Amino acid sequence: MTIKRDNILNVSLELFANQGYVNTSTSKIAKAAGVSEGLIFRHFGNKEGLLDAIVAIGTQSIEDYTTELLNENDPKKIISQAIDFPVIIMKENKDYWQLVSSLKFQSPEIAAKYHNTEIFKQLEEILEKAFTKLNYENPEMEMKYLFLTIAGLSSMHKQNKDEEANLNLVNFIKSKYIN
Amino acid sequence: MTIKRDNILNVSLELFANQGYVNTSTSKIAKAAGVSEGLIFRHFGNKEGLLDAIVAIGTQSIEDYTTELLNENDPKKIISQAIDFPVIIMKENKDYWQLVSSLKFQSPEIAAKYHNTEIFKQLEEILEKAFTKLNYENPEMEMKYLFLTIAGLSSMHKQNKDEEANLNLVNFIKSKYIN
DNA sequence: TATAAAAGTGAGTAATCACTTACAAAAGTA
DNA sequence: TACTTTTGTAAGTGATTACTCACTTTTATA
Repeated sequence: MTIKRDNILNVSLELFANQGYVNTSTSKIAKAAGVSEGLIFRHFGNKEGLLDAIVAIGTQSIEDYTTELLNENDPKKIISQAIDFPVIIMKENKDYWQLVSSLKFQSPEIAAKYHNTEIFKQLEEILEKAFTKLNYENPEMEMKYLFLTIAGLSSMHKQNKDEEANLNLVNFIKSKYIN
Repeated sequence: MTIKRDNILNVSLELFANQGYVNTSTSKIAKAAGVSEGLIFRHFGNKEGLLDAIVAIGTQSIEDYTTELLNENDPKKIISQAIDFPVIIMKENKDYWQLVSSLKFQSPEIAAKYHNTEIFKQLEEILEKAFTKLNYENPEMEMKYLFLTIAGLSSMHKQNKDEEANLNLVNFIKSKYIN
C-alpha cells in the first residue's frame, strides 16, 4: 500500500513542471501531497532521487511512441506522425514534457544529467530514411529542418493554449510535405 | 563612478543565464563580482530589481535590430534577415537571450512578468507583409511557420556549438524561401 | 576646504532550505 | 498470535536564503 508514495510522485511532477525544480521545495511537496516531509526522503533518498523517479516514469511513454514509428514503413506517414508528435505528447504527457524542457534551465548539474539526446537519435534516423525514400535532394538537411520545426511546435504548444490555431499550423506544415 | 555596479550587472547576467535565476543567490553574485552583498540591494532594491535592470539593458539591443528590419523594403531581404535573427542575436547577446528563454522556467511569477510577446509583435507584422508582397497563398500561416522555425533555430543555437553546421542549416532554410 | 550625497561594507536578521533522527503505526508473514 | 519489515510522522539539524542596518569611505558640489 503506497498511496502516499504515488501522491508524492504526482504532486512533484505537477509542481516541478509548473513551478520549476529549484523553485519547488520538499516542504511544499509534502504539504501538497498531504504527507510528512520525511516520507519523501524515506522513499526517494533525496530531492534528486525523486526527480529521477518522475523522469523515469515519463520517459517510458515517450519511448512507446517512437517505437511505434519504427514499425511504420510508409515514409509520408512517418513524416506526418512525426509532426503530430508534439500534439500527442502534449496531450497525454504535458507536465512531463514541460518538466524535461525546463530541466536545462534549472541548474548546470541538473541540465547535464538530463540532456536526453538518446531518445531523439532514433527519431532522427527514421526521418532521414523517410526523406531518402521520397527522393529529397538533401535528406539530412530536410530531417534537421523538420526536427527544428517539431522542436518549435513543442515550445509553441506549451505557451499557446488556442488548440484550434495549433492544429491549423500543424496541418499547414504537413501540407508542405504531403500533397 | 560605478564600476562595481557594472560588475554586479555583468556577473549577474552571466550567472542568471547559465546557472538559472532561482539557482543564483545574491551571495554568489556578490562574491563573483567582488563586492559586498549589501551593495546589490543598495543599487537594485531587491533581487528582482536586479533582474529588471539586466533585462532592460538586453531588450534595447534586440529592439535596435527589429527597427532595422522596419526600414527594409525588399520582402526577400526581410525574410532572409529574419532567419539570420537568431544567429546575430546569439553572437552578440548570447547570455541575454539565454536568460530570457530561461525565465519562463524559473517560477510562475517570474514567467508571467517577463513573457515578452510585445518585442515580437512587430517582427510578426513585418514578416506577414513580406509574404503578402511575395504573393504567398497563405501569408499568415507562412509567417507563423517561419516564426516557429526561427524559435527552433534559437534553441538550437543554445545547445549546438558546431557553428558551421548551424550556418549550413540557416542557409538551407533560406534556400526554401529565396531561390 | 567644508558639507552633503552617493557608494560601499560587514555583521547581523528571520525564514526557509534539504535532510536526519528517534520513534510509532500499519502490514506482511510464520 | 508473535515478530519482522515497511510505511509513516514530528521535531529537530546546520547551512543558506533574501534582505536590513549601522556605519565608513569616496565623490561631487558650494
